[in-house]
Amino acid sequence: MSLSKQPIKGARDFYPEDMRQREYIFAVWKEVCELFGYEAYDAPILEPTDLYLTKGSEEIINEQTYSFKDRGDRNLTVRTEMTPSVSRMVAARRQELAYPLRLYSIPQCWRYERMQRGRGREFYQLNVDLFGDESLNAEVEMIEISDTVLRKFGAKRSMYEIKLNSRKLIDGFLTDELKLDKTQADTIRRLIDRMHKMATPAFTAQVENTLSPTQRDDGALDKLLAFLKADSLEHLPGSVRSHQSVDDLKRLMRDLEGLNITNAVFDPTLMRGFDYYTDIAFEVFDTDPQNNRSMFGGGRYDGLVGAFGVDPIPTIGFAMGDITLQNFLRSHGLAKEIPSTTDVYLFSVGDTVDETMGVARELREMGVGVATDVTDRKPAKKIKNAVKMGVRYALIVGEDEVQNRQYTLKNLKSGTEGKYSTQRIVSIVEDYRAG
RNA sequence: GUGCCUGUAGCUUAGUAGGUUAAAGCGUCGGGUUGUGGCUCCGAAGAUCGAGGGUUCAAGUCCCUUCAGGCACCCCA
Repeated sequence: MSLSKQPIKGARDFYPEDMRQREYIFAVWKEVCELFGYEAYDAPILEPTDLYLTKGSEEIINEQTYSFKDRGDRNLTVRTEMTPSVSRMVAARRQELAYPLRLYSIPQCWRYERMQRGRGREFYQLNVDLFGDESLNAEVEMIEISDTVLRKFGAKRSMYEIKLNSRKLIDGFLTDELKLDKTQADTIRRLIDRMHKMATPAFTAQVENTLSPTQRDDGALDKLLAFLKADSLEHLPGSVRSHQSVDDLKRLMRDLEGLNITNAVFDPTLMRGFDYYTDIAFEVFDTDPQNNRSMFGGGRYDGLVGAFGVDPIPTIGFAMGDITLQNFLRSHGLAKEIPSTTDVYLFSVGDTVDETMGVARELREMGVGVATDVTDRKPAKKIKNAVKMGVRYALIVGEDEVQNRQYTLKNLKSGTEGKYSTQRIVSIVEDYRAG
């Protein structure tokens, strides 16, 4: 029995061409975050299991994480997300950090899930968090960053839609208006989350089931349906239209419009897992009918830092996974060929091995990335190889070149070639890199 | 975790009602062209038919199990 050549279930190998895609995505993420003044941080990939238990949901820990006991008998869990870790870090230095605090990270996370398209067990995720700004400006900033990232990848605003909702609004409606208790509210919220997947009668039946007779007589179902039907803030029932959250959402949308972010819509059915979200949440959807799914989202979670026993800090953040993003880019034809990181494929022709290596060293000293090929293979093969690797230039060192110290540089994209000194080659490569 | 579908060379697939040496294209490698790729011609390598077990004189083809992938559910932190 030979060893398996496959990576473990749900995990990916990154060969150079995959790695280039990944590096490209990370580079865009990093660039945008840094444009907005966010700074990079990192945390261990292993955390105490307790860190994830604080949010409740024991089944998630048991069934959907990689958890184990280490040799010191500690219960550890491979991180499934970054938010608990960054909250822990901020809580630990609560007093000394400078606020508003802007942090980003691109961690690899692991979730023990059943495989499906766009959902593996291992993924990278951009995490962007803003601590210490309770104003709506923070919401605007989060969404503006999300929008900027997508547009840096070449996306048009028609390719995605930003759905907005407020947990405060929903909760206020469910408890004040419908008079539901907490358990009922949780159940209803979960139902709303799934309502697009259910037939309407099934949905209403289950809602009715949750309601008490008094609530039913009170017309709670109809009120709920009227609420959920609202496709804009103006269409909300009059009774909730004066809620503070409605004003917040209105202002948020007005601000976004001011930034030309016109693809943001209010959606009262948007729920987003919702365990630690406390107020406004948003989620970005792919508008392509082939891939019409949620790509990523975020929201305000003011309670998490305080869970570590320090004074709470208002916090908002979002996270974007690399797999869903790649699906989005592909479905809209935005995926790019990324050229090799090697500038020059340098090869010998004839008995010029020493000279070839010498030229390579000379170029490297001047900052050019050089891969050498001094095998006996035919020049045709060497060029083919360079093309396959995605290298832009082939550089040929044969007898003639050695004599004149002028080497044949071939642009593999255009097919043109000429003989140049190493100095000249460096500047040609630099020009190409510059764009 | 539940249900359904899929699994043949690196890739895409063909394989007759189960019958001897499993086929093709692309790709790979070599050669025509010993200093030049994306064209063309010739040739070669490459598959214990995902794996394990069973039925049968005989299984890629039927049955069971298992692994992997896809879809729906669950979940989506």
